[in-house]
Amino acid sequence: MKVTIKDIAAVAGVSHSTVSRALNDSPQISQLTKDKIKDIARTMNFEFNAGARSLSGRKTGNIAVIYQAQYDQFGSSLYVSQLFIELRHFLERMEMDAILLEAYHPETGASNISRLLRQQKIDGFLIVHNNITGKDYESIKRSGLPVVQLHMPPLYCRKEELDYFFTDHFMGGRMATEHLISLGCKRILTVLSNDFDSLEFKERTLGYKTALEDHGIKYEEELVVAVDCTYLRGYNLFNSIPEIISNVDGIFFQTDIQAFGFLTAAREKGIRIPEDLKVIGYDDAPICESTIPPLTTIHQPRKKLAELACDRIIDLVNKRNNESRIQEVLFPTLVLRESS
Amino acid sequence: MKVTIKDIAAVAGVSHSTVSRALNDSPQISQLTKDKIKDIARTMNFEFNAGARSLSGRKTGNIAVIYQAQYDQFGSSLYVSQLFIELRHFLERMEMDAILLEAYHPETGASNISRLLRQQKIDGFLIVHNNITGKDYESIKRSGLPVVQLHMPPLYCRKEELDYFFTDHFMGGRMATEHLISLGCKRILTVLSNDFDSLEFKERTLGYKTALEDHGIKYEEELVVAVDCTYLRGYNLFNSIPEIISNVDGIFFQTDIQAFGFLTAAREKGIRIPEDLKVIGYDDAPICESTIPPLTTIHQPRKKLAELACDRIIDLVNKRNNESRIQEVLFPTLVLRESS
DNA sequence: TTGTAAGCGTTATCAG
DNA sequence: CTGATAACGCTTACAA
Repeated sequence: MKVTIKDIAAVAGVSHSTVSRALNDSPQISQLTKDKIKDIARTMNFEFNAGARSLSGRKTGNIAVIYQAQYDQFGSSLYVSQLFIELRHFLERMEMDAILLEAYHPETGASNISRLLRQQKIDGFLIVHNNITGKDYESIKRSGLPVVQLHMPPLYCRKEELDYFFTDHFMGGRMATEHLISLGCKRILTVLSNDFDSLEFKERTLGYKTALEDHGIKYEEELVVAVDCTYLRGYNLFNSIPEIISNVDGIFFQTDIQAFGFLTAAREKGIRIPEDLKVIGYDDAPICESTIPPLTTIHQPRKKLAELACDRIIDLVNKRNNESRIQEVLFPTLVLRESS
Repeated sequence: MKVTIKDIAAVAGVSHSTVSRALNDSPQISQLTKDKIKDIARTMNFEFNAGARSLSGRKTGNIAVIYQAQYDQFGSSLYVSQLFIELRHFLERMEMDAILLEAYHPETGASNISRLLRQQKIDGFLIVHNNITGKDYESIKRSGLPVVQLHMPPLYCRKEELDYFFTDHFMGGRMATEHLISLGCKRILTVLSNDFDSLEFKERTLGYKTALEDHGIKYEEELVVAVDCTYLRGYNLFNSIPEIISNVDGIFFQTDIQAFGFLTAAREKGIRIPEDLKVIGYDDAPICESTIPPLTTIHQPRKKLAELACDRIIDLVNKRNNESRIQEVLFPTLVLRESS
């Protein structure tokens, strides 16, 4: 049933080691035999046995994608699930499989990272999770397996030690705010999410402040408001902070969904967007095209991020260019729609 | 660095086969030695080498979860991504890893199912995808690996041959409609999605018809409307089918997001929900609690589904109770909120 | 109840 | 350039 290199060797009239070498493109095999063997392998529908391959010291063909499941449907969670689709696409292109899992066992709290390491099930890690223990980073380093950190800096590992690809949340916050300023806004509210312990909102808020300063606009503490990352909280802003809302001419929402709720409420109140008040969101969720008016927002380059991360982890797995770390912070982009 | 059964054998003063047997709970090992060996294994932080284990004929510890990536954020896609979180949780509990992937290579179209089979990378399949070729089902059957089909019946395999767990979309549609009828609705519109080729909307619509018939309400073709599964389409219903909307007293939306858009538009038009018009959705997406008013909907028992499917695939992998198929269709439940 | 030895499919070393 | 052969870590007859 299952075809092995021995079967191919029999058909080709060579030894199984020749087949192994040929299929692995060893330079010590003549092009002729290579072609012949590869041809036979193809017609016999051969694939390397993953277990055998990994046992004899080569690769498993699996990359662990460590992430943090969150049950919200917007914000980080939606973004991460979209990012994952991209990641898997790039890995698949290389015939690698993604083992997607959380860092810690939901009941025992045992580290899945350390388990995978000991089981030798994978060739490397893509980490989309900022809350991995220092101990786990240590284990990974000891194992010699490559890691690429994505999206956000780790809390318990010096980021200088890792290969990483992040997006620049500071710049995103700054761009969003500058965009509003460029449109003439003088008093800008920013609404962030209090759902996550992640640093991204801090960064975005810092960008907001910087943009204000750069344009000589006074920073006012009351113009930074943190609420749940939900539609309803955005919608209810008119009730929760009425006096603030009525005295600003621009709002930078740090998640699209909050902006979405707000837009709806504004329409009901007869506030014209963008004439009376300009609004910008963050993330470029699919819903942005659907809001009324369509939402100007900040797009994070997740496709690019996924591509870079996958290319990099595959290089590292294959020990190419692995003398030094590659660390890149990608800029987000402004997506102009009609709310600003 | 890596600890193997030989290392444990050395410490325990037994042979490595005894260690293997003990850790695999073989009945031919005395409890005493078992305990001793397990203890040593634990303190040495031992895990079986996955490659070796799979090579020598035992299991890989991997389950392939085959799904269909869709880029929409609601409807099937959101449901599936939430289902997947549940699946992974149950698998993780058994120390199994999930390899999540699409059925076919995005570029070459090659079957990932057949590749995984030939690579012998996995112990079984969870399929959340109704569009797998008959050829692939054939290959799986020949391989002897177990399959559990989830969520929806396969298009190219007789479902009688599979273990499966579905939710009853017919019943869901019927329940939703009966709920509206029980509240006094006489003319009920149903809005479905035209995004997918899936059968679920057909089923729901059938349930809708049956409920009408059961209560002596005439079925009218014009009261079944298919639009994109988006917020905006729901919102624009007042423009796209004004005369229909103004002549119904209840609407059964087959996706929550469409209902969501509609609720917003209704509020703007001054139509009171549920006084003037009763509305029910489908899926119980997180957003339902956030809409104004909160959306009555049909909840699909995805947690239960995930649990049953994982328990079953693990039984099958371990060759327990595998003489006959287990096939179950779970009922959805009505979630009462304020839109009806 | 336990140990010995063969074998799983691959890669790597060493000869030729 | 190619072929034997050992080795990877585990399971499993077969022996004791």
